[in-house]
Amino acid sequence: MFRDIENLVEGHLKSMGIDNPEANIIWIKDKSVMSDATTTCALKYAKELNINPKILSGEIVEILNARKGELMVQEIKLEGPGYINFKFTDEFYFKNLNISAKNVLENIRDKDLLKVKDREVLVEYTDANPFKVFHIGHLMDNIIGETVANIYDLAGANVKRISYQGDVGRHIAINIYAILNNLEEYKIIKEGGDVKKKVVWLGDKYAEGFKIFDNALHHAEQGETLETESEVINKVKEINKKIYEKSDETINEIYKNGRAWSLEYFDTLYKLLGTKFDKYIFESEAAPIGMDLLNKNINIFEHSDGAIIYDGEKDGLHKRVFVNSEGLPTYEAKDIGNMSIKLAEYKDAMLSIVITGNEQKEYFKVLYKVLKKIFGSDINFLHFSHGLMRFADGKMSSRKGNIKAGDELIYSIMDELRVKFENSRIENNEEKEDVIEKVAIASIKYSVLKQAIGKDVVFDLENAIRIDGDSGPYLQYTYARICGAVAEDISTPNQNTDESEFIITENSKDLIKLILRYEEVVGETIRSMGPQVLLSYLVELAREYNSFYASEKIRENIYNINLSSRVRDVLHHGLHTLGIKTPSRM
RNA sequence: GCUCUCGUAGUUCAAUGGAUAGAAUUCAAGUUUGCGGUACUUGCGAUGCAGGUUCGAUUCCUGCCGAGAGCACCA
Repeated sequence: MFRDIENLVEGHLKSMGIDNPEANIIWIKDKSVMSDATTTCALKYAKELNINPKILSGEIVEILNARKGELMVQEIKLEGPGYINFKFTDEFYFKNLNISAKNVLENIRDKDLLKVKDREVLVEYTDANPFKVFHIGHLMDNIIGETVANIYDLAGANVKRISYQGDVGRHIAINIYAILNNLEEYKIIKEGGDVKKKVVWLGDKYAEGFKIFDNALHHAEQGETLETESEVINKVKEINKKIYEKSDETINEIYKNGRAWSLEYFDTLYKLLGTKFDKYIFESEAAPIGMDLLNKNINIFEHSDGAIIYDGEKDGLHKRVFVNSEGLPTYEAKDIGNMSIKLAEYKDAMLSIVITGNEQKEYFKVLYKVLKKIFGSDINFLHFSHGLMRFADGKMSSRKGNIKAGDELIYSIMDELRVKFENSRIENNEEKEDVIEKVAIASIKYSVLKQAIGKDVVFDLENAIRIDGDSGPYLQYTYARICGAVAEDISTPNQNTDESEFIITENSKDLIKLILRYEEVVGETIRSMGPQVLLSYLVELAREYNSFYASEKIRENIYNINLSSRVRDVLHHGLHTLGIKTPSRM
C-alpha cells in the first residue's frame, strides 16, 4: 500500500547514485508518536553517500510534499536524526481497508519471497515412527512444520507436505524382540478391535524391550530375562536383519500388523491436528535407494573401521557414519534415499525443508553437505529445528507418571475443557465436542508458536486454557464474539465496501491502523519464518478490538459492523495460517 | 576438552542497527442500566558483567560469568 511513495523515494535515491535502493515504509507502533508510518532509508543511505542524513531526508520530504494530494498523505515530517514520517488522510485508510486479508501477498514485495512463488517447496515434518509412541516431540514437530508449510503457502509456493517414517531399524527389532517374548499376549491383542489399545500395547512392549536391551548394552542389572547380555544383543541384531530380508514368517506377520496399526492411529492424530500429508515416505523404501546412490558416489565417502563414513571434519563439522560395519545403512544413508524419492516425485522442487528437534542441528549440517554434492545445485536445503516442551508444574502428570505421549496431552486438555464447557451456550453435544477439540488444539498450538522456532516451550495447562489474553482460546473467543455481534440477520457486509461504509472516529482509528498493518506483519512473518510475529500481532488486534467493543455498541451502526467483520476476516486468515481453527460459537 | 545455541520485568515471551525496550501473566486499584465479563481501564516492574564499532546497540565484534545441546556404527 506504500508502493507509490516508495517508488518516488527510490527514484530519488537512484538519481543520487544508489544501486537498488530500498525505501521500506513501516507502520509506527509507538502510539506517542503522532505520525502513522516512517522510513529510515535516509539514515541508511546518507552514510553510503557520505552526506548529512538531514539534508538527504529534507530533499526527499520536499519531493514528496509536492505530490501530497495524489499520495493521500496529510503531512510529511522530518523528525529525529532523519526519520521521514507520514500522516495519512482518511481517504488513504478507506482505500486500503478494501484490501482483503486474502490479498495481502499481492502487496508484499521482497525479492527473497518472490523466489518461491509458484515453485515447489517440500516440507518434511512430524516423522513419527511406527511401533513407537507419538511423542510430545512429534506433536511440536507437527505444529511447527504445519505452520512453516502454511507460511510458504502464503508466500505463494506450491507446498508439498511430507512425512518420513522410520519403519525399519533397530528400534523396531527391539520392539519385535519383546513381542516374540510375549506371543500369547500378541495373539489376544491382534483379535481386539480398538486401534488405540493396540498402539498403546506396542508402546509398552517397546519400553519392555528397550529396558532389556539397554541393560544388556551397558552391563546393567538384568531385567526379567534368562538370556545373557550377548544373547539379547545378538537376537536383536538377527531380528533386524530378518526384517530387512523379510525372511521369517512370524516376524513378517508381526511387522506387517504393527506397522499398519501405528499408521492407522497416526492418521487419526493428523486429522485431529489438521494436517494432510501429500506424501508418505518410509525408511524401508529409502534404504535400498540410499545405498545405491551412496555406492554411485562412493568417492565422496571414506572407509573407516569397516564402516563407510563422510568426513565432515574437512568442513569444520563432524564425521558421520553412513553405513555401519555390518553393511547396514544408518539414518544418514537412508536420508539420501529419502531425498532421492522426494525429487523423483517432485522434479521441479527448488527447496527442501526438514523440521526436527534442535539436537539434530549438527547432523543436518553434515547431511546437507553430502546431499548438495549428490543432488547438485538446483535444489536448496533448509533445516528448521525446535526446542523441547517442558511442563510448568507437576499438575501435568497423569496417573502413570509424567505425560510423554502427544495424544495423551491433547486428550487431557480436552478433559479439562469439558468441565469448562458445561455452561456453554452450545447445547448440541456433537458440536460441543467438536469445539472442545478445536479449542484444545488451539491452546497447544498457541503455546508452541508464541515463541520463535528453536526455543524451548513451556506448557502450562492453566495458562493455556484459562488465562485471558495470552492464549489460543482468547483469540478464538474474540473471533466468536465478533461472529455473535455481526449477526447475519443484521447485515452481511459487502466485500467491496467503499468509503461510505467506514467512518473514522476516536475509538476506531487505532483499530483501523492495526488492520492496515496486517500486510506488513504477514511480510515480516514470511521473511523471518516467525509464527510468533503473526501471533503477537493477532493478540494485539484482538485486544484492540475488545477495547473497541467495550467502548462502542457494535450493532448500533453499519460502520461498526463493517469494521468488526474486517477484524473477523483478519483473525480468520491469521489463525488459519497458524493452523488454529475458528469456531463461530464456543 | 572442542563445536553450536541461548541469557530481556517475579514468571512466560516480543523487538529487519532506530524514536520513551513492547505484550501477557502475577500483584494493587477500578469499569457494565449494551451485541458473549473467557471482556475492558489504570498502576508497579527488565536488556547477566566489562569493553569495542556507530550519529544511534537488546541486536554487530571481543573477553568473562551462567544455562542447554551435539561430538561415528542410535534415530
